[in-house]
Amino acid sequence: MAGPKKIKPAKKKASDQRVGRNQKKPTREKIIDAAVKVFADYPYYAASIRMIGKAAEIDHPLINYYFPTKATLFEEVIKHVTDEYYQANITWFEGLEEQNPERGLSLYIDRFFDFAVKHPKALRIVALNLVQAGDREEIPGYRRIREFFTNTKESFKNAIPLQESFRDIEMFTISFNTLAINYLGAGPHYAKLLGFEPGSGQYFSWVKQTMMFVFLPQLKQIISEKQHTR
Amino acid sequence: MAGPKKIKPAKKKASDQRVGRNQKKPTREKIIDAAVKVFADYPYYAASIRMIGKAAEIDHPLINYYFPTKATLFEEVIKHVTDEYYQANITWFEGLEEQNPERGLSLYIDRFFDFAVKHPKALRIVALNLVQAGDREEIPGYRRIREFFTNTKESFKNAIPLQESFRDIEMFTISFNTLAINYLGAGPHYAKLLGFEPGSGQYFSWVKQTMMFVFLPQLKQIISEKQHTR
DNA sequence: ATGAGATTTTAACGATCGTTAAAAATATCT
DNA sequence: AGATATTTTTAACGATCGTTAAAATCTCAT
Repeated sequence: MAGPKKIKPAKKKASDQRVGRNQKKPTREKIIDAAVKVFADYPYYAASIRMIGKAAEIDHPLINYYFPTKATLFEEVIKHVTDEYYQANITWFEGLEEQNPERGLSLYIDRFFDFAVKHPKALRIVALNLVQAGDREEIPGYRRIREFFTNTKESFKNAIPLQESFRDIEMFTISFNTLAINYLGAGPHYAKLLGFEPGSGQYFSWVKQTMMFVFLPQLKQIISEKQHTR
Repeated sequence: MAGPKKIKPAKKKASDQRVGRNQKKPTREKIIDAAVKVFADYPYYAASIRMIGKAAEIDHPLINYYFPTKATLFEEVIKHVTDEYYQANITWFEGLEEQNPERGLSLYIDRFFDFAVKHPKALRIVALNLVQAGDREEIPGYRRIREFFTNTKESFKNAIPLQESFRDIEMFTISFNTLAINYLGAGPHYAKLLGFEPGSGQYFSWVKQTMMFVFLPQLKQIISEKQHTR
């Protein structure tokens, strides 16, 4: 057959579902995890099915059994990491409106960083493919990356709902996310540039200070506009 | 021989130096120009010597006659486009201190944009390889990209000389250049995201407005610090 | 024009790429 | 246990990759 059986995939005995041991992970998950690793190291064209096979400790043609093409696997990877992001992102806004702008922004950034430390691959994959995502060429994963930006914009707009300064919010959130993707997705580059150890607390501290420095005045401005027009 | 004669490369009759016709360009230049094009479309690993050969309308092994390896050609390309940038960049600061912050920043951005429109490849090549430039792997071009960031930082520090708020200037200039590289180097991505035509005046106008929106308050802050501490 | 040296073309190398097909191994059900 | 369906392995395809070597062509001083 051309692919894995889809009719009863969860029929495995529940007792066998112990994913505690890394080895007992279903093949599909092993492939996704390995693909996340490889696509976090190389942009789409430079990453290879064979690298992913090696990382997953399986023979590489098995990948084509679960994912018909490299492009669909890539799309699945983008879906996987961006879904993780969305799920986390909506929680970062919780309880922010009770704070003043400075405390609120600080809290949001801390939550963002917490996610970035736990999922360092996500933003790096986006950063690695961001430029090419604007290309004519239609790899489905690229469309997903564009959607990712749209969604983060929408998510912000919904969390901080105000119609009047829509343009300001758009400028703010796109710039905020772009800088975050760069500083957190290309950490080693910027850390080296600044003379810090790539994953160090010093570096993260610089990034936070910088994000506060750049965006706090704008946030205050947006919020004051809100209060002015109400 | 292993490479082009280097002893008398300029011995060609001056009368033959008419580069007006695109065809009469020296092979080395044709290769560099084609390589700039290809490396502006694909990141280092995805770009190929054969693509560059096709773009230069020569047989691809001729490239190895002028450049021993793909890595050295890439380095030469980075050198080429960053040198163009440096040369332009130093002129953008001219006469800025006579303006108020808003006019000064606006002028600087206009000059930056003017360069970006005339040399759209430069920032795109940097943007395409920025993330991987932080990698352990030592492709000489990656080091050049890191140096590019260092140099833009230094250039700014020299043009606006003030010791006290060194950290603020570092945060400002790195963030400014990062956003500029994204918005101008990955233009099509952001234009699509915003619903604009990729190379349109509308898009550039959005970018300028955004850069002003984000960075004017910081610039004012830095300048006021300067006046406060003197 | 002839020979020397610089440049370009042609052919080919070993390696890796994504994908396919068939064989082998494993799991599932009667 | 034996038949059936699912998963994994093995082998190979055509294509492209960077690079090298040798042949062919071109340039130019003598």
